[in-house]
Amino acid sequence: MVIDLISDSVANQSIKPSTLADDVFDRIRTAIVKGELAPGSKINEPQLSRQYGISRGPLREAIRRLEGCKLVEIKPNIGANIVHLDISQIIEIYEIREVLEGLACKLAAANATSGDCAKLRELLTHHEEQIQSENGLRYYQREGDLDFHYQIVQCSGNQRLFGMLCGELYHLLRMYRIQTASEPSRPIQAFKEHHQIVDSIEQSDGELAELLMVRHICNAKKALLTRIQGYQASEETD
Amino acid sequence: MVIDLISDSVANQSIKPSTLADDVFDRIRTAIVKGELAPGSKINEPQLSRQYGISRGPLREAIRRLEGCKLVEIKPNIGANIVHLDISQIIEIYEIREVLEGLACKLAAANATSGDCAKLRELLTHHEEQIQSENGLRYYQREGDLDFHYQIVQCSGNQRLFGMLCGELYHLLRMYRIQTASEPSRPIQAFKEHHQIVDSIEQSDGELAELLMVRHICNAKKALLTRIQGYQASEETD
DNA sequence: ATATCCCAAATTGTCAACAATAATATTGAA
DNA sequence: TTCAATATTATTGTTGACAATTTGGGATAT
Repeated sequence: MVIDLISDSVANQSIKPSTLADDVFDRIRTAIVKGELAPGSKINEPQLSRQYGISRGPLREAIRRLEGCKLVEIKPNIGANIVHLDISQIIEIYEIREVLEGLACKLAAANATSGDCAKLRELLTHHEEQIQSENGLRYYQREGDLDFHYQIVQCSGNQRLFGMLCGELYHLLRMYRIQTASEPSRPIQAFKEHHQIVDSIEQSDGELAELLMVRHICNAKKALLTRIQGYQASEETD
Repeated sequence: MVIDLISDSVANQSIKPSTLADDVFDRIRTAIVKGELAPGSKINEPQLSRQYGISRGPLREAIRRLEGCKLVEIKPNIGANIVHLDISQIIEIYEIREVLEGLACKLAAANATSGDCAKLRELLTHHEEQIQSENGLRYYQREGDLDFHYQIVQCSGNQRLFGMLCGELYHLLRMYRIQTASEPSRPIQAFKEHHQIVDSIEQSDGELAELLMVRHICNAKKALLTRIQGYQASEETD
C-alpha cells in the first residue's frame, strides 16, 4: 500500500497528464515557428490528423487554440491558414517591442537581484566567446540575442509582460528570421549595447535602462529597414 | 438568373457565414467580460452545451480558442475555469498600458488626419455633456473613458497594437471594473488630461502626446492603488 | 467520530459517422 | 477552343456514442 502511494507520487511527478489537443498544439506551434509549416499555407485536417495519429476532434481543438494565439486564421467552411507576416507587420512588432522591452528594463532595474545580474553577465560573456569564433557569429544573432532579451523580461517580474513578449512576439520574430533566413546584422554593436543595458540595470537606474533598451531596439529596427530597402531595391533592379 | 445572382450577393453581404464555434466563442467571451460567468468559476460543458443548444464539439473548440486568448485556463481531465484577475495583475496591465498607449499617442500624432482629430473633439464634447449631468458621471468613467482610448489606438495605425489593447487588455479592464463595481474616480481631472492629449495630437507633437498619455494612465494607476489600499485597510480594521 | 476504501455518478477526452459546404473535374454548347 | 453549367470529389462542420478520469457519497474499520 505504501509502495503504491510512492509509485503514484513518482508517476505524477514524471508523467504529467496531458491531452492529445495539448500535445498537438505544442507540436504544430513549434512547426509553425520553425517554418516547417509554411507561412500562409493551408492546414489540411485529414492529412494532419493522419500525420499525428489522432482524430480530427482534438486536432480541431488545437487549431482553435492556435487561432486564439493568432498563429492561424480560420475562415468558416474554408479552413485554417498559417499566419503570414509581411514587412509592415514586423515593423509594427518592433514598434511595440521598443516600449514593451523598455518597460521590462525599467522594471528589471528595480527588481533584479544580484544573482539575476550575474546571470546576465554570464550570458554576455558566453556571447562574447561565440562572437570571437567565426561560426558563432551566426549563432549569436539567431538565438542568443533573443535569449538575452528573454532573461531581462524575466527579471521584470511582470508576468503578463513576460507572456506577451516571450510567449508571443518572440515566437513571431523567430518565425520571421527563419522565414527570411536573415543573416546576423551589427552583432558587435548590439553586444556593446547589451553591456550598457546590464550596467544600468545593475546600478538600478531604471530610467537609463529603459532609454538604452528603446534605443537598442530602435537601432535594430533601423538596421532591418535599411536591409529590407536594399533588398527591395536590388529586387527591382534585377 | 440575374435575379439569382443579385439575391446571392445580397445574401452574402447580409448573412455572413459563421460556425457554431465562432458564435459561441463570441457569446461566452461577452458573458465573461460582462461578469455573467463569474471569474474563477468552472465551465460545465454539458450544461453550457444545453444552454446554447449545441453539441460539445463546437463548444470545446470555442473554449480552446478562449484558452488561446487567455480568458480561460484548462487543466487536463479537470476542466476549464474562467480567468480570475487579482489586484497585482491589474497593476501589471496598467504598467503595460502606460507604454502601449504612450506609443499609440506618439503614432497617432504622426498619423491622425484632421477628420480623426475632429472625431476625438466630438467625443470629448459628448463626455463634457455627460459629466455635467449627474448620472452621466458614472457613464463617462465606465465606458466613455475606454472609448476615448479606443479611438486613439485606432488613429495609431498599428494594427497589432490595436489588437493588443482593444482586443485584449480593454476587455480585461472592463471585466475588472464590473467585477469590483468600481465607481468613477477623478473624472474631471481625467477629462482635462484627455483634452491636453488631443491638443498635442492635433499639433503633431508625438513626444508630448506620448508623455501626457503615460502620465495620464500613471495617474489612473495611482488613483486605483490608493483606492484599493484604502479598501484593504478598512477590510483589515473590520 | 474520524479516516479509509470502494462504488456510483458526473464530467472530460476521444473517436467515427454523417451533413453541409467548397473545390475540382467533366460535359455540353456557343 | 472557350466559357458556363453540372456532377463528382474532397474538406469542413456537427453530432452522438464510447472510453477514461475525476468527483462525491456511503459503508466499514479503527
